Amino acid sequence: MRLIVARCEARYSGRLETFLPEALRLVMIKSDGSVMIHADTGGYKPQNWMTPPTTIEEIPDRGDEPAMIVVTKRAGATEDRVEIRISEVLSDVTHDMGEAAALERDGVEAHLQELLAEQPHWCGEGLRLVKREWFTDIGPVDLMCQDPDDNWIAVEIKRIGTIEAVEQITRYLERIHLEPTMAGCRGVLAAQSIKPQARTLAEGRDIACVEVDLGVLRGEREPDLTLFG
Amino acid sequence: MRLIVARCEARYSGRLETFLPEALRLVMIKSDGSVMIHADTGGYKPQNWMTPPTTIEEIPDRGDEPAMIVVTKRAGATEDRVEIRISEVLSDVTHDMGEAAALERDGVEAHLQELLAEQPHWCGEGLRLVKREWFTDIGPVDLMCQDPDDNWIAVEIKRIGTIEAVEQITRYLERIHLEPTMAGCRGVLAAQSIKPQARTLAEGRDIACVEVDLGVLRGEREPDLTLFG
DNA sequence: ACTTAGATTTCGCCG
DNA sequence: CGGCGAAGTCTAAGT
Repeated sequence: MRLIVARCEARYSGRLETFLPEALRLVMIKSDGSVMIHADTGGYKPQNWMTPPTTIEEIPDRGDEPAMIVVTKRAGATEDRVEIRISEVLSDVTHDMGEAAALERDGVEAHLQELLAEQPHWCGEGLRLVKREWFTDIGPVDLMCQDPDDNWIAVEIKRIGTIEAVEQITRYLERIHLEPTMAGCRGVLAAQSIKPQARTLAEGRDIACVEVDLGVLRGEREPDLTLFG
Repeated sequence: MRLIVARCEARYSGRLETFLPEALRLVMIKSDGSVMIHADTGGYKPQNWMTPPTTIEEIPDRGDEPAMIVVTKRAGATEDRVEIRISEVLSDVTHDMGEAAALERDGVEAHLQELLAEQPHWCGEGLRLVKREWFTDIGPVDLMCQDPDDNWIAVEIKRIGTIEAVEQITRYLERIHLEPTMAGCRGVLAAQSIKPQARTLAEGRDIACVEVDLGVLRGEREPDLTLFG
């Protein structure tokens, strides 16, 4: 990894055009070809960047100092390009970091889906799982279940239930209802939290909303019974 | 900006839980409180991070070397936390960068909307603009136009036309059609590029699709007439 | 403070 | 390689 602290300006052209006026910034060049230009504020996001695979060309102006770094990438029919014009280098160091281990994650939507597949009753009383990832021609329904009276229930699982999630399950239900044996299939949106507007839209379409708690699903926490107290 | 190249491991807990096994990485701490942990590969995205406003606590183990950096942030009811355990410091430098100028952008969706508002005929032959940001009770339609026969045309503008864009204009049209004088209002999706599936969905709903070119809208480029050649 | 919508979204999976 | 959906999305703007 190469870290250059320099006074520079930058131009990007590709999906749009941007210009970054001259200032002191960090230019980070990773060994995989990633290039990022960070200011000292603005958190998280670089002001300019290019993701691999890139071609990096360094054009010295005089001596051994870089005067310009040009990063390019073929992007379909067009070319993405970042030109970094460097007027003053305060620091330019390279570190060999070797391989870094990957991030281990816990608590994403996939986990929610696994837990609800094991305990579908949280999505509706007496529900039993028929199939995970039930395929329609426009994509898979997360859980397909049946209730004690053998009625079909399609469950869409999200970490956060938004209007988009309601639109998604609505599209699935449209397709499912074309199948005569499943014309009565109803929908459930299950999420850790459901936005008020999404809930309103869902209920207007007769789609049930269920908020589920990861801790409860894992048996680490008691269900909140205060509503019935 | 402080740049620490160190062998470290990191744990995040907040919206989910993650663990980053020990490896050589760059820890970047910006003056606004942003903290990022970058590996030498993986482009753009840090393996762990925290955006401002943060509280940063440095816990030395022995001497002046940092043994642990704890970054916390209040996030609603809960707390976000990143713990960086540092076993070896290869480099630890701080640069005063002052203020960096902001990025100037050109070619985002807003520009497309301005240009099409000035030249609505690109959205359909003979169209004239009646109102930008025509409000419905579920949000604003980008352009409301009329054709030479005074038929209403609602235009949704996107940089990239996706299925979601078609869903959006469909929702608007549902609302607009409730108004008796506009029951015949038709929809147009205008975008720099339109995904094939979005086009299919749109045409099935009688929503027209128009691909527009920024250069042409600005008069910098000739319209592509090869289709008619 | 909260919500909504755009983003050079990025990223990963699956066809 | 393109398409689609998730993301600790992030970020800026509006209310």
